[in-house]
Amino acid sequence: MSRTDRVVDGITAMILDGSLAPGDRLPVEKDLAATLGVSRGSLREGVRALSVLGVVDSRQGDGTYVTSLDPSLLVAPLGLVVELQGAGHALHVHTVRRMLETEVAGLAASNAARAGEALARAREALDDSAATLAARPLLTGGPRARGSRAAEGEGAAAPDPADHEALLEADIAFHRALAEAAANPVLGALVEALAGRTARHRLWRGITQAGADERTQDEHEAILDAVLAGDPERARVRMAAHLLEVEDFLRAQG
Amino acid sequence: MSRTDRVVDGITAMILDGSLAPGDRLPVEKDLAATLGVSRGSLREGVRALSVLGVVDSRQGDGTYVTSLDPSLLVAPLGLVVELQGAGHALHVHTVRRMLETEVAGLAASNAARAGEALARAREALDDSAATLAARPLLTGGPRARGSRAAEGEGAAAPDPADHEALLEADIAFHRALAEAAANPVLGALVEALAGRTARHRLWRGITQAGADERTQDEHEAILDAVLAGDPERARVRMAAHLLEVEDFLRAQG
DNA sequence: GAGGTAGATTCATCTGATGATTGGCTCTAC
DNA sequence: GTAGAGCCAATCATCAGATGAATCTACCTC
Repeated sequence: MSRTDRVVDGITAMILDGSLAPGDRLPVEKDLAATLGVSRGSLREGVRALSVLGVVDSRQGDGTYVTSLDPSLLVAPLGLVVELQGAGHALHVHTVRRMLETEVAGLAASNAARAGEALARAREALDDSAATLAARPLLTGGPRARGSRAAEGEGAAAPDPADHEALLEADIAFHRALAEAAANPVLGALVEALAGRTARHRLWRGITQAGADERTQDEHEAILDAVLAGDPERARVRMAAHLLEVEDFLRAQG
Repeated sequence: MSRTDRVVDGITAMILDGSLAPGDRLPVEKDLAATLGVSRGSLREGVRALSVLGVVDSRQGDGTYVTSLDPSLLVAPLGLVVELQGAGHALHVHTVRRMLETEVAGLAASNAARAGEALARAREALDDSAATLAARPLLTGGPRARGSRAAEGEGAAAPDPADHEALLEADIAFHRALAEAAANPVLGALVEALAGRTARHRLWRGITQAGADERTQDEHEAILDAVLAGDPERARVRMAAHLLEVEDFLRAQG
């Protein structure tokens, strides 16, 4: 076992046995290094590793403190490594995301009565994306027909990157608001990690089907309708269907 | 941004843009430190952090290499922080675990035809726990001298720690085999992280209901039956019911 | 050709020193 | 008495150099 491992294990052990609680300050580097029997350099490597994991937080001139240990903090580094997965396991990652988001939708619907604030944010997110879509020059004036996927070759002008960014932002806000309504911070943190910005960017870049953005908007609206109606079954099914579509694109691409 | 962050970002960027692939060797510390414009100490802090995250692996006398970046490696540190959650979010953690294990059971059933090997291991795990349970009443005079030294002062059904450990081991093996049969490594790694040894220990210690072990065995058997029969619906429902029972204990305790 | 040995390479760790930032104390002015 | 400015000590951040330990490589011996 390396010195650094000794440091990591030592500090986590102190947290587990209660001698260090969230918010507590760690001993100064010199003392802690002496306690653990390592040099200051090795101590810093271990502390830094725990810092990356979100367990402790070092502040220059002040000290090193145990974080709140909230799920959102501790799960965050998972987002980093999920991005490193690259295309190899993109389908597997998204499958798990779909499973969890489906449950998010169900829980959000069950909690609808107690989650008015979060659901109001979801409503706002959909209003924002609807406004973006309305302001955008449409390719076809007609209604968004399901059969439009046959017309993939139509001469669509390059979509405005700013619009694309706004839609992505609203999408993130929508799903995040639902996760909050589900009232399970571990679930929310995991979904956040699995559906990070980079991953979503990759997804949306890959989906070039005409009318895809409008279709997403419709599906979001349907999901929110079910959630607000307190109908978990419909919310689950609609969320699952929504994310399965994305998954189909991943599967088709390879 | 700290020097260490520069190191972490720099190395992850090299992996993302393809200049470093899984299995590749990083430049020697001195060179890499010069490239990133940091001292060797800061470089080591960053590399060590990535090492804890399972992204790189340093070998003394050899070099530092990018790992395979497999989900099981990268998700592993999540298990550490899940243990740090302690009792505060135990219920939330287990709820997510139940959601994922339910899907594991469903996928395993769907894949039953192609997962004979993994399901054979699940069968073995249940046979092991069945044998432990069958031998338990006869512990005192039995030929199993391995762990049966704690016979002093026994009068009632004081559970043998060795048996408890064996049952826990079989439980882990059973769920792990099902996860493998589900054929989604990301899903399997997450379940593994959420249901770590320590968490399971806590659970099993809390469940003191008479006959709980036998009941668990029966439920496991029912789950495996459904999986082997290729019946995802039954497998899902039975797994969900199984883990909901555990969850009820958590909810009752606080 | 097989096996072992010596050297070079690389990471692991320690020691010491300096800079940057923060928090708290003191002193002063009103 | 209180509010503000300025000084000082504590603490983390970073660097530099040196030594030890493990591994790999090349060469040498038989």
